[in-house]
Amino acid sequence: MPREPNPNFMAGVPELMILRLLQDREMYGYELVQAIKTESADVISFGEGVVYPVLHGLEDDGAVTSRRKLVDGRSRVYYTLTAKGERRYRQLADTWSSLAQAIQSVLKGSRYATGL
Amino acid sequence: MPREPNPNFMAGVPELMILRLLQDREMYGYELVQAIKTESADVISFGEGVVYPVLHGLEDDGAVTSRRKLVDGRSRVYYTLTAKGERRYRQLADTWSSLAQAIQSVLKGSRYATGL
DNA sequence: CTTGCATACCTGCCAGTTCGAGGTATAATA
DNA sequence: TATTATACCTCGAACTGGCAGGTATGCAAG
Repeated sequence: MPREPNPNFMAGVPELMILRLLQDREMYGYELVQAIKTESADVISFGEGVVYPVLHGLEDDGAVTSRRKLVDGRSRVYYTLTAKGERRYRQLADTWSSLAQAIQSVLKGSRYATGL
Repeated sequence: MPREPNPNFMAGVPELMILRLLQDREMYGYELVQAIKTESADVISFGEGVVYPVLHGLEDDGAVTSRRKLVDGRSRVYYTLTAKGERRYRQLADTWSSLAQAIQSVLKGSRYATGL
């Protein structure tokens, strides 16, 4: 039988975090790049080369919608989470949670406990 | 200025788990494949195509040593953690911990809290 | 005024990881 | 004798994420 794959392993974290941030309010790409950096206390930093393609992919899948807005003479593309995107977020969050716990359960017996 | 990279993002989890298991006792490849599956309650499953290359890489780097042992007429290659491997484990565990916490901190405000 | 920096968007290619599929061999079991 | 479980291994595909680069505007400093 074909081996059941891990959920593509730790991949999809950028997507997960972007969906999470869009849950609160509509945001634009450049803003997301900085928000991820800030909210993770500078531990995680996804470049624009990561964020924009994810955004476009999400839009193609109908997980977000976009609209162009002019703010202070600047053109921005704001993204809004759809119901589908909400479901997708839950699914990814579950996967992440499950995975993190599994890793934790293997790590926990360690002599070197990080106490996450 | 050159962007400071994430620790290669979530990569290195197989290595992390293998090092962790070798902390307790010497083990052989096939055993590790099953131990990861079992100890993670079947959530994570790395194929042999993942485990063996990691083991070889660790040996090349001096993080583990190997010795061939005959058990019940079966030839097995047992791997033992070295001091260098121990240090490497701590480093990876720290990275993982830091990363997981950072993700958690972004996720925690969510309406859909998984309560990891 | 023009140089530089921050904002804001985008794409393409490269490098690193993981996965699956395949290959070999022996021992035990049916 | 055939299949399953043990035990080792490697290759190439696929997918990520990362970086470098490219465009354009507004604002501030020189």
